[in-house]
Amino acid sequence: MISHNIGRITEKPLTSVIEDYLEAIFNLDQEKKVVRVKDIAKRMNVKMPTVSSMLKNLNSKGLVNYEKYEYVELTKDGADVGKKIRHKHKILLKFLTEILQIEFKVADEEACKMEHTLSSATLDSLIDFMEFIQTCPRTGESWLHYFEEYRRHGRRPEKCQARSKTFSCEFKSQVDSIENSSPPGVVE
Amino acid sequence: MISHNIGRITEKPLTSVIEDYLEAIFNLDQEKKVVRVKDIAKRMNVKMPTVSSMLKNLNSKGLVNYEKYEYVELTKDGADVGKKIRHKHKILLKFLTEILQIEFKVADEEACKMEHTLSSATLDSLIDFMEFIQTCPRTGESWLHYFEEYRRHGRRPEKCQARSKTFSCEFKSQVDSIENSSPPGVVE
DNA sequence: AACATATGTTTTAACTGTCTAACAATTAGG
DNA sequence: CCTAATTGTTAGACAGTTAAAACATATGTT
Repeated sequence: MISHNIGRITEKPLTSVIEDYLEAIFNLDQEKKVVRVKDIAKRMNVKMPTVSSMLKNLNSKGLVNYEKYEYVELTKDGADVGKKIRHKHKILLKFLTEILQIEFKVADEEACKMEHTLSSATLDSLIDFMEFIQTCPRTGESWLHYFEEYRRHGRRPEKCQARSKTFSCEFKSQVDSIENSSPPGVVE
Repeated sequence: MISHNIGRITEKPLTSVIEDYLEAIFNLDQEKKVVRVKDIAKRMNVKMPTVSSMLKNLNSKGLVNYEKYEYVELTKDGADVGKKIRHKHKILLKFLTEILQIEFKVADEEACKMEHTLSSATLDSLIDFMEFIQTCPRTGESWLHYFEEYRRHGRRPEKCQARSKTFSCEFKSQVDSIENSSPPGVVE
């Protein structure tokens, strides 16, 4: 059945592979003067013919402007997608490294996979959550530090409770300083 | 007789689709007396021929014992994978619903996608993190309750800070009850 | 300009996961 | 026990993503 409405209505969701390419191109675009097939292949761990055929695909979807042997340029649509995915990637990476305290390299790989499965609604929740941890006087930096200890010394909630006094002092001084103004940091 | 160990060395990572089938079969196995092609098709939102060919695939990988027209049974290996994925699913679901406070149905769908990209190491971190929130005297139930408010009233850290006094009170009483069972100490 | 090297494309083919259509086995009811 | 409905399989097709091999273009060097 051939549709007459070529625009919005026909719109199918992009595959995660396509999203990956757009993110890669978006990043390369900011790193280099021009983006070439070779660069994309390297970044995506893929051979050049694969990039060639993907660019044809992206062209047909109006996500890049690409002519044989020329440089690769994202369209507005393509750049929007690339930027959105990169944003998700960064938030996830931050959560994995700063909150869950996972080693950067592992976290980066994981974020790369999760960025496609994370809905925008969940992303918003996650951002709120991280902001809340940072800004809530009950948690913040030192709380995360204790989580780090908790992780290191392996699953011992008793130890955490034994430190209540320390929490108390730190907490009071934190509240004091907050009550004398100082706006919170915001994620991304 | 085909050896398990031949697989070990050649061992390629399973696709996420295969993981999904194993999880589905594992769950069905606990819900019903016997698992049939039709059940799997329904659970996976897929047609029966797709299940047939997948079962052939799973058979060849030693993940199910299946003979035409018979019931489907997981091997030890298959059940292990199914169980592992279901576990990841449950943890993620818990995180999404209880921590990020996402609506069940959405969270369940999201968990379904993320369960394949979550490494075991990250899963462990996530479990630790959730445990820490529950057991640390600084956070726990009430802290999550405040996060809920924070979310509801939309991105307003100022509001959170305005409640510092409340936190302080709650926190103190929590500390007091803990202090009554532990010797006093001096802290920096 | 002529050649060599780097870069890019086309063609062909593989693999995974899905479907529809047609056929086959199993089971349930009269 | 025979037929009808249900369940399952096979065959063939297709969309996506990838790569190897062969070919084409661009770039740089002498």
